[in-house]
Amino acid sequence: MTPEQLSNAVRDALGAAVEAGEITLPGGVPDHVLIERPRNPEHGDYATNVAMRLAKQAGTAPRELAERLAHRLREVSGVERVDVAGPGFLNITVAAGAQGELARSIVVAAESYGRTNTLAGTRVNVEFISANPTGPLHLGHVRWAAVGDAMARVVEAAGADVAREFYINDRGSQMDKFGTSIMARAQGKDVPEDGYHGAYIAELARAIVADRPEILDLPEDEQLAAFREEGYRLQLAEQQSQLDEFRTHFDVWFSERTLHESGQVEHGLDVLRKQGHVFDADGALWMRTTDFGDDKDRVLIKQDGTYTYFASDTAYYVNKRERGFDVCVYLLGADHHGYVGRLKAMAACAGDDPDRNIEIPIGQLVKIVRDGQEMRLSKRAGTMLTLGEVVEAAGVDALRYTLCRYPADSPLTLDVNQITRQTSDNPVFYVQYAHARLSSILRNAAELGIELGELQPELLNHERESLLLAALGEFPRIVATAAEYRQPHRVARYLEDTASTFHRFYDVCRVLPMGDEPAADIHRARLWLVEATRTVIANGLRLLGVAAPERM
RNA sequence: GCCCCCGUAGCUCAGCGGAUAGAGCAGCUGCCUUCUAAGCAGUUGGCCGCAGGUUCGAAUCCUGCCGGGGGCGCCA
Repeated sequence: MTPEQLSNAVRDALGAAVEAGEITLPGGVPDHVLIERPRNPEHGDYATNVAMRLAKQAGTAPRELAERLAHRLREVSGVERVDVAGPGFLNITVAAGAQGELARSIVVAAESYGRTNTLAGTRVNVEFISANPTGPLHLGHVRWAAVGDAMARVVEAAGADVAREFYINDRGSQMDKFGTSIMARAQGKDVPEDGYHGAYIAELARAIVADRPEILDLPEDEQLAAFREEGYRLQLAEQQSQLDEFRTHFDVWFSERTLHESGQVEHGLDVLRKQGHVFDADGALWMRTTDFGDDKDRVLIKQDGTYTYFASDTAYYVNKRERGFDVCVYLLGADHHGYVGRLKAMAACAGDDPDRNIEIPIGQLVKIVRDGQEMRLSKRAGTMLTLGEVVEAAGVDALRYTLCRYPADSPLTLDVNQITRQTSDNPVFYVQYAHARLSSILRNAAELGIELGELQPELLNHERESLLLAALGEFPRIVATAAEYRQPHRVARYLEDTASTFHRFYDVCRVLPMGDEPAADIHRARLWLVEATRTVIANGLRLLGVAAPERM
């Protein structure tokens, strides 16, 4: 019996009680009843607070209401016991047989266990990182690489149609500074004060000159453009290979330039004009974002006739919507939180619902500590720790997992020494170890010629088996919730809890026969449970983009 | 000046309207004569920043204050 089925049973019990005239619900029977797993095992396998929630509306004391539901629930097949407890909780214990069936459902569902359709029919665009192609990605970007990708995977698992998108900021003055810096290096001159000073600039210059020695003979302006474009090409390829190594794959790499070249900026402005929130003032073109709560209006076209960065943003948003995305998620760092108000207002100016069509989760920046000292990240000074360097030191799995197990809006301090140590300090090893252990049992079973065979679910009645089954049953709800709130860390925390529940089961419940003992039904039933557990851990790790090793 | 995020165990952090507030690490004590001890069991450790309010019930929601971090004033 899954929590979902139980939730429906409670709802049906409510409906039946209303029909029988035992209770009255002026607000009607709720569509969905919340079923939780109580912390305290004495409170049964599942609990619900419906009686307390509906007591006022029903005009009945919570405990009394609970009693009226309890006697109906006791008749439900698969429900073993129902207690009314505390202020009016319904504590429900599920029959071992009904609960054991869950192992079969999970094994049969295999890789699709955990998928739901709670977001089916929704097209979601998740944009993250979106760095300038003027340098390597560094640890400041890496959190979004891990969280953004995991968020996309989780939302996808809830049935949404998802695109991961990287907006390439390949236009504007930073690109010129980038070109100027490379050219200066190539010519053996000093990089301007406000240019890029990292060692990679010299490497780019060397690579470009080696590939095109004649570049240095070009007139200064052509040479600058050539260095800028060659540098752009190489640096973008470098970013893409960094992300590839980090197992973060984008569906769309969207160049800001193409917005301008294809006339989409003008088109975006047309859309806004039609909505009536654009006006001229002081020789500039403005968007009246204050109509929708922004603290001031925003310039689209400056007095000198050039577009602002915000004009690109607007056109890009309109473009995304025209490509059919219902929800546009922008994962931004706290250093960009000032954009939230104007982006939301911009969406409203475009005629959209800012509470539905655009979401802007703000991620707190990652603080990095090494040898007890905070490291400052400065692309220009060239002292940053690149994504590649961190991946090399910590490994993709440990890094991705560590970054994903905290909510994005929570400040995070990464101790470089700690994450590079690859010891059990990192919970990823705990979870992966559970998977390796599970795989090992299944491997040994295969060697012994023991097959799953026919499951006898009622044999899985040990307390630790029961707890494990209950934990496995939570998985789809956890994924759906993580997707709804765009919080993949919930999956990581769930995996840690479930790994712990498994280790405790393993400690007490022998799965395979000992010595010459013949394989019995209990061994096969536990093997089903082991395969179900392995499936859940593997599926959960996959949602985080972390490997599920069969051996460690 | 205005705005955002965060103050929970020694440390890093979960929990965000429910029943005795949790995990990992750090500390102490046990457990490998058969499936991976990267594990398990036990134990130590908390005015959930402070003060009010909302209700059956607040670490969780609201207001104010204190402390820490970050941003904003036709810049990309």
